[in-house]
Amino acid sequence: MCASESTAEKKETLNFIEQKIKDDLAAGLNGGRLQTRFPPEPNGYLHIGHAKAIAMDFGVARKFGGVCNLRMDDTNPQKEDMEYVKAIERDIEWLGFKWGKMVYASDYFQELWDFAVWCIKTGKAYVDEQTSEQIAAQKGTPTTPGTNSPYRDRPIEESLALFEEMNSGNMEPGKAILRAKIDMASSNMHFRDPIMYRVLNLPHWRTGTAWNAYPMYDFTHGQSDYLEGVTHSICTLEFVPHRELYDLFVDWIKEWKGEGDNLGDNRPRQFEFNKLNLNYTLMSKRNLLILTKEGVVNGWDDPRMPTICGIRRRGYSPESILRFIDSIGYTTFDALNDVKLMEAAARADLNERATRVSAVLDPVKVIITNYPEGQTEELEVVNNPERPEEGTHYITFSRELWIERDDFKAEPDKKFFRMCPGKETRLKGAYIVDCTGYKANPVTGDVEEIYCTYDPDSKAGTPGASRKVKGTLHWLSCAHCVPAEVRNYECLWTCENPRDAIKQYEKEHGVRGIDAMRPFLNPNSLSVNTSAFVEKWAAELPEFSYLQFQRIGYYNVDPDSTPEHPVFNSTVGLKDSKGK
RNA sequence: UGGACCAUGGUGUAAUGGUAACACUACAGGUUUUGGUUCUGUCAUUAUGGGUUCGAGUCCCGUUGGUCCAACCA
Repeated sequence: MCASESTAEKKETLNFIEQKIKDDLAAGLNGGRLQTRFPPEPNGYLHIGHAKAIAMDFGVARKFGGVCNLRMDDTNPQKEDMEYVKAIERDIEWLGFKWGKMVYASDYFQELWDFAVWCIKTGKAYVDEQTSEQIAAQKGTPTTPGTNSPYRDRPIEESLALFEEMNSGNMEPGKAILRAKIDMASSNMHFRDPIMYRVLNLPHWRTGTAWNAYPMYDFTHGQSDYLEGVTHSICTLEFVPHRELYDLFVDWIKEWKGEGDNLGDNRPRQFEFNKLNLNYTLMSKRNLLILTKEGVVNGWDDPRMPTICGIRRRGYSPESILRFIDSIGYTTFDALNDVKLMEAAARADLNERATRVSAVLDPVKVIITNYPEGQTEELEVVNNPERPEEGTHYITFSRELWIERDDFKAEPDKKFFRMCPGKETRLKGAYIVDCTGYKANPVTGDVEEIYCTYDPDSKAGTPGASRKVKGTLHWLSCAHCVPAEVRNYECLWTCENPRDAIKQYEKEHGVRGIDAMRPFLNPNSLSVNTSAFVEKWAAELPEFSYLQFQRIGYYNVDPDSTPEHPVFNSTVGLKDSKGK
């Protein structure tokens, strides 16, 4: 009894960040508060990699009773746009998360400016007037130390005046930058006098023309976290080298705020986890932008895109995405995840969620020769055998039916147990039929019509239906179904790691962007089938309905769909053990 | 060739110095009015060589392999 109880209570294992948060909370760090933030830059649509970060940032807040703010990291007006803000909000909400406050890095522009001025006054920062080339050359390399800028020790008043000028709108971009005075010989490249401010002279979509000089990421993120009250600033592994700088700027801003050393534990801390890599998938925003601009895909929400809106349109539920993310976990190992894991998560979720309907993608006609012409029957079929409470709907049966072309074989092999001459097959939810013959095109040999007789005593649900019949097929009444457009998808890429393949191709052939991508694009990533049929009931379902075309796969009602012209996207096929 | 980080089945994750566990994939079989679902079974000398220890996937040293860092991007 005791033993079975302890095994039944599966001990939930926390990932390393959750464990850290639990420990910090127990130790009373930051007054025992937990606050996180999800900080996207509004310069593109969120993708599945962001979903992993969202699940972490919002997930730990929910799990440990904290809050997670949504913060737009809008420090670079040349790349950002309001269009993306709404899309980001919508995607997060669709995934099922709620933020505490909606904030913007630009909310802190004034405070950041004042802080920067203090940095200059205390000798922590200086204005450098060299060209970017000169600065890059002085930076050194990872193996050789950098050298100091000739402007490094210029008078404070000079820097102060130039900093004002940087923001005046009268200075050309590139003429001057504000740098932190740290250590040009540091083994951490980010410590070699990092840039704090640059002049852009660009209006900002939120602050208008108030600013002409804008702060850099490193001079914004930790301070924003601090000013906002973030305790755990969680990001991906590529920011590990930034952590030391993050901590230093937090030290400085605490000093500026007079918070010094007396409140040593009151500060945001950065933690990093591995970002999501998927094989056969290209994730970077830059590259996704190229795909949309070049028309390789039909927009950000194309069902082949790894964007959240694309995956949604493909037919994934939020729960299936979260289930996938949960299954891959959070570590510090740079993993390349198999898309098969993502598809498995979709199948597991959709099996419980999807409404079963009949669709015939490659139709061939079956005539039930002993079924009276003009007669029809409304047969009741279950919506979801996994959830009987979801009820039933009706499908019409008649003398002339469509079945899948590959569900019939004139000359079957031993492993084939669907329809073939001289054998009984069950039509799911209807009758057992006996195939009596078929008509083939004399020239091509293609099967044009199949003839069957039905057993009137074998109607589904009656005792006569209970005899063993090996094959069960789905079907549609020719006169009672509607033509449908079915969009079938495959991976966009033909190679496991398109990012590396493209990089390699760029190097070898001296081309960039779309030209380096083309060799690796799958020409069959989208195939549109306009000769399919679905039952009428399915054609009238609302957009984004989760469906299973029985015996085929999971499909989703596309937003383009209308009852007159239904359109479906293939999400993922059913597991198929045919041909074993 | 500087620094930081990483390495457990085909893939991903767990094991917090004490019986290498789980999910997915693959394969074999049972059930089934979806060749789905479900159920059962099979698949690892923890990259590698040393060391510490009664005991090492875990700690230490070396080797090998991988990731990240030299944007006026985030």
